Amino acid sequence: MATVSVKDVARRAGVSVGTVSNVMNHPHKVALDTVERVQAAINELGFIRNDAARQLRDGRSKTIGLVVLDVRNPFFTEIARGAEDRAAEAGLAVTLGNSDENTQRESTYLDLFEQQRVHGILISPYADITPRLRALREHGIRSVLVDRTSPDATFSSVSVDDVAGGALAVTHLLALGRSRIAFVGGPLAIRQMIDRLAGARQAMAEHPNAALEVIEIAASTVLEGRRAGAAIVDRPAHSRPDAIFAANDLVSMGLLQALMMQGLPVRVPDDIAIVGYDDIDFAAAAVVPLSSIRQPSALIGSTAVKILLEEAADASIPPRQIEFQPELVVRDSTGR
Amino acid sequence: MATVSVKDVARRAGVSVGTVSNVMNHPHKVALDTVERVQAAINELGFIRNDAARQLRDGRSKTIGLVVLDVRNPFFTEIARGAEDRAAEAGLAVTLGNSDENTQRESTYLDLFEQQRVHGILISPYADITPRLRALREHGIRSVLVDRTSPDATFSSVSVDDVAGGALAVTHLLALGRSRIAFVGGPLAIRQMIDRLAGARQAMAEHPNAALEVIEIAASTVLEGRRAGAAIVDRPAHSRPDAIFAANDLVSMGLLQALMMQGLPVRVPDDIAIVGYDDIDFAAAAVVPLSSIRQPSALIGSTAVKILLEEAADASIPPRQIEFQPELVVRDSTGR
DNA sequence: CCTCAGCATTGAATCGTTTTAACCACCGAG
DNA sequence: CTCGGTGGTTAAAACGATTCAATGCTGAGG
Repeated sequence: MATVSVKDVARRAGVSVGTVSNVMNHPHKVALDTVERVQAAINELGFIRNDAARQLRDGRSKTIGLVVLDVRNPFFTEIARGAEDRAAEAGLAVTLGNSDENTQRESTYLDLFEQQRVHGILISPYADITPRLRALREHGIRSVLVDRTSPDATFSSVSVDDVAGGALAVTHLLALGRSRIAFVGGPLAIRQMIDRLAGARQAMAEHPNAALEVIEIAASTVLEGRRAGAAIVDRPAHSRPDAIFAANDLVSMGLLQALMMQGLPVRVPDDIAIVGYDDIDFAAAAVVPLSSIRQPSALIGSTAVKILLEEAADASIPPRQIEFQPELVVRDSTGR
Repeated sequence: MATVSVKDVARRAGVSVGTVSNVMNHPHKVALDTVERVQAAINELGFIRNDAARQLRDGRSKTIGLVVLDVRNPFFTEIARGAEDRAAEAGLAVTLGNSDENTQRESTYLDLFEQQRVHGILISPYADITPRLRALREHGIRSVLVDRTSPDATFSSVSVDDVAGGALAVTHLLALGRSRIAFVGGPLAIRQMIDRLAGARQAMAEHPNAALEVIEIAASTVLEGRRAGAAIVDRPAHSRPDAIFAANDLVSMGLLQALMMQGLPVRVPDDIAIVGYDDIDFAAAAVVPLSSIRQPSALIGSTAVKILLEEAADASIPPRQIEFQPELVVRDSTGR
């Protein structure tokens, strides 16, 4: 139960606490035999640095806060992995918060991170929290937007061009000769959805005799995708779309399941082709492997951490907007 | 940039720092108008408590550490969600660590949590870390094992009866009239795998004319499942199993994909029936929806936190072993 | 022999919060 | 009029690590 502090180590090694600290943080300043003596004492006593005391001293924690929209979505899990790996290289840990597309929860996490004086914040925002982030920055906490650009460029961001992604998806469907396209996704309040839809519209513009239908759902989850799919199956065959662009792979998997479940009234891709978004691992594992728009998810996470650290090291660096390009991955759901 | 402390608040409100602290922690001890004055000062200055200083004072952090074997597995993500929700009720945060079935990483996270003086640790262990956890307990940090029982009952644990789960799965397959069963999973060093296999063998015991084949894989992931599946497809038809019990749903999805990919040489469930484990969301979303052994994942997480908090509050409570029963969910991959 | 440079080490101050013991003013009971 | 509360407030002492200015020591140069 007795917790050992540097004081105990110092006594045991016959040196002052300052020296013990130096052994741990600036060993080159300490004579070699002293280092050894102190190390020995540390091991014998089983000394463990108290992080709280360290943090208190230098004002900030060795932790990065990450807030994502939905932990159940492997896309975000991958971002977290990428961030974690990059952070670990710099000796930092990542605390993961799940806002679940909920303003309340999102805000609670920001409060928590602020109390923890985190090194910085990575956030995939739901509500418009620019003012809040600005306030945080004034208190010395920097943030980087993830999977989202900063409207007025006041913050750095790492994102993927969702408009291009949407265009890519729909262009592909049109190239297959499809003409009754449906976009399934939502809620349409979220930037990602808006952009992907905009890209879809953009692609449509060049094909005047094709039509785009928008089917908004409450959340982009497997369950909602399944619902939307069931509704489509219920329509008379001639009024069904012949291709669907799903806002993410969770939705496309739900759709796929609904379309194929009830005695195969609909064949994929013959009757309806499907393109999803994110290219999560499970997309390839679906029995009709899903075409998808791939985003470099782990790379997004690691890049965001990289930028954050650079800015933390040199406050004069202006905010940067990094935008990756998405990539179309063709699988059976839209082709051979 | 100026960081406000309780001292600033005290000055502004014309009281002492002790009073400010009392307003936040024991408001009933403070006169009503003083409370209001202090609250006003807090808001005007935008004061945010410094967590590090609090922690330093009372010795432990308001955080629970959670180490899981694989963040990419939705089963663990769900456990994390359950834990997070329950912890939030108690005003605690959860820090998630991903050991990735790697002794090194696992140990690093335990170091980190110890430095952070976390409130307690939840861990789904890979290596045998009982000695380490015992040491932690002597330093005042309690732990609860998750998805794993404590061999000598020195620690509390929350798990699911994997032997029963394995038996459930194989009994089901046998009841369908299958007789050449394969178990696909691994590595067989992990307790969960060992137990599920043991359960499978137990079920086999009553059916002397059925045979169990064990196919060990390096990791229970989608990719490894796909490999194993491809190997099975390559065999001559008569030497293939007629049913597979997959160690988890990641594996079963990989298998499913491999079996159905190459021009449908194998039909599921007609030629080979498949039962998975965990019942992750995606299992139901697969085009041949997967039968699976369901575990109450979120409940596991929340229960573990509950136990941890009870033990932290009253150190005299002896370790408890909580074991949930798994449940068979039948879908198309083993039936109609 | 003295001084100065350079190295190793020390001691004290500091970070921001919580808690405890002491204190004060006031009131009611004796 | 005094004594014992009581409710409200304060000042000071922690908590444990880091840093910085000061100090002691050694040996080289004058």
